[in-house]
Amino acid sequence: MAATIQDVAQRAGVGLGTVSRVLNQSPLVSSETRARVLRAIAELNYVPNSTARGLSRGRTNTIAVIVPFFTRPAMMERLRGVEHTLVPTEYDLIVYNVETPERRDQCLRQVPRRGRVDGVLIISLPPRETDVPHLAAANVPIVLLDAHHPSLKKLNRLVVEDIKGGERITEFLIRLGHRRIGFIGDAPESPFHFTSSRDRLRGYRNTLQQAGLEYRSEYVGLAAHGRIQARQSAERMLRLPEPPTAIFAASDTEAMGVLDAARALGLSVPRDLSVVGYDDIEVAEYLGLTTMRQFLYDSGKRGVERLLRTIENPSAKPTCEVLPTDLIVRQTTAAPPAA
Amino acid sequence: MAATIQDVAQRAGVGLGTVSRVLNQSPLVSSETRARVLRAIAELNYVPNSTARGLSRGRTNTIAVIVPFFTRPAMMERLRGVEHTLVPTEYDLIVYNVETPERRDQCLRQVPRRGRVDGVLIISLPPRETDVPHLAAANVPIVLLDAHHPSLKKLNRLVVEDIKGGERITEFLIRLGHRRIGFIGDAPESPFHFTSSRDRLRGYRNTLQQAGLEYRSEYVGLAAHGRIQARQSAERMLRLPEPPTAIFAASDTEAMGVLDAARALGLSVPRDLSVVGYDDIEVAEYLGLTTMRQFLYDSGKRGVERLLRTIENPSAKPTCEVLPTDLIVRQTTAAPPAA
DNA sequence: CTGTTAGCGCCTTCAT
DNA sequence: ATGAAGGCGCTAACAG
Repeated sequence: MAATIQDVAQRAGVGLGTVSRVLNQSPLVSSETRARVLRAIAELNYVPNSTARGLSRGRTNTIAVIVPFFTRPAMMERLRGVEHTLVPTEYDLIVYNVETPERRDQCLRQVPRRGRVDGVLIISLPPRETDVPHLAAANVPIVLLDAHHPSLKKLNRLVVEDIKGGERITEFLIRLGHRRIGFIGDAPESPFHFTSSRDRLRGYRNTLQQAGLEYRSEYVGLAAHGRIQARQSAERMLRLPEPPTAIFAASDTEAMGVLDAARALGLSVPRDLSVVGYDDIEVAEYLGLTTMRQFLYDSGKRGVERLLRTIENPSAKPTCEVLPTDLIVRQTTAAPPAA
Repeated sequence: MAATIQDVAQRAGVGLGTVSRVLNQSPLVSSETRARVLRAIAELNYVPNSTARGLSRGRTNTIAVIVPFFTRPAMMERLRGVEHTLVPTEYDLIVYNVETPERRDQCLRQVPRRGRVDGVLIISLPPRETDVPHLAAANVPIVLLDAHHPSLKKLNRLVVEDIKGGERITEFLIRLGHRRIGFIGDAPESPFHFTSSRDRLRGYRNTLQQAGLEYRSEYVGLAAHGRIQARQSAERMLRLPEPPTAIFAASDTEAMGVLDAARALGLSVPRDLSVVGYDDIEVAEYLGLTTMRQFLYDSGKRGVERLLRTIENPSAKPTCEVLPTDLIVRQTTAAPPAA
């Protein structure tokens, strides 16, 4: 069996309270006693049991992140930000990956309430009406990253301005001279109610309207999220009698599908077709993809920072931070062909 | 404050032992009492505190995975396998990502001994001599996946046959008719002592020798792991007066760099250059890359399965499983140009 | 079947 | 500065 604090105390010839004090850097121990205790600890190869410590202190030194499809590049980059920020702290990270609606519900309801973690970071999973009471009743801090709900104003939130981002991209393409602009994004039927693709589409529509450009449903391709699906949508769109001269994809992954489609159809980018993505995941720079940078790594980092701060100061009033975005113009966009 | 088992007991008018029995599906509760308890639980919105439960039962229902550079595609796919396998179980997953030697040492030494997790899966991090006593003294099961050490035969291991894999790829290229074969892999100076690239290179050398082909150091490009670095190595190699007609990359990521280099130099693949990768990460199929499939997802899955089995039956004797590989021939390999 | 009690390992007063 | 004792919330063994 592993040594306990008792064993250490005995071996050092002190009370177990003293060992605890040494463990917790209390100044109330003579340096002589401390040395003796430390020696006993070393000799016994003692490591404190963190479960017991957690129970006693009422903290677990663990935080949870609930994230959908954590293998997707954008999620990974956020996770990286989360993980890196946690390394220099005392906190361990439990990852709850969500790929089904059941798992989503279970995580959202139970994780914040099991006393298992000191705080929860929820990424890109908008709480549903029925989750609200559970989240509101949580006894640990919660931070919502890229996920909001009107009745949860009491939670810390980091919001992504997707509508505005969609508008800016569309404006950018119009300014380049494009009039026939396609949009490729996620099907809205997802049971997770992701908002990003939907909101970027809204921005697209807003700007079209403002610019007096017709909204054409054949220029909008919505399918399951993925490079392959995006490629298919794009091929269909590009085979239209009057194809778009630019395509705005709701994510870089989907933009890659569009690039694939262009290549398959022998279209040169950006000469024949302009392509814009969203997120600025790692490969985007490598591919020279024009895209809306989201500072994904930073958003994860800020999310945990906010969480840790709230854990340390639970009474602080909730904040709502708007995450920055930045249009990165690279080599996949240009004026439309002379026609 | 959150409700405790006491509150539930009181509200249901029973002893707390009974509540515990209900919680733990004990059959020794009358269905009537059970119903009353369940109602009290629902009314109080009670969720058991898992720290307390863990302390009492001596298990945490958590497993740890220690993995280097978890954002790399191959690691991600293993992690997916791990995560998916854990979902239907009661176990939560703590991820320890390793990106520095210090972190590596700290994780390898402490994680298995803090009573924080019920088992540890170590991926691709070969223990060093100084880690051995710590791992051997662990009080929880440990599974080594793609990481071995001669003195740790008492641990469960899943091994990847990298040398043989390197041999098979090289044989395959020779059989296609190639005589000038390059190798692109990781620099051996990594402080993590990763073995995969090194062993694949060994396999490459073995086969060259057996085939009576000269080993040419200018045909071996080792650099920091990454697509960009691989691309640079490949460009250098392909600009040689007598360039290789085939390149074997130690990973698919590096193979992608080789493909980039070929495109940049105007070489057609596989007409002018054959390229083989290793791992069969998700994009490999999409790119039509010939590669050595590693069943990454499965390896993660098997790793946890072995771990869970050992947790449930600690006395079972350690196993050593050899993971399968499979050469997947796609569209980046062909006979060399007629010369 | 059910209530009671003794820990699980540690932290934190409270005396001393 | 230090030892002793109570308690964190739960499980499991023990009476009944």
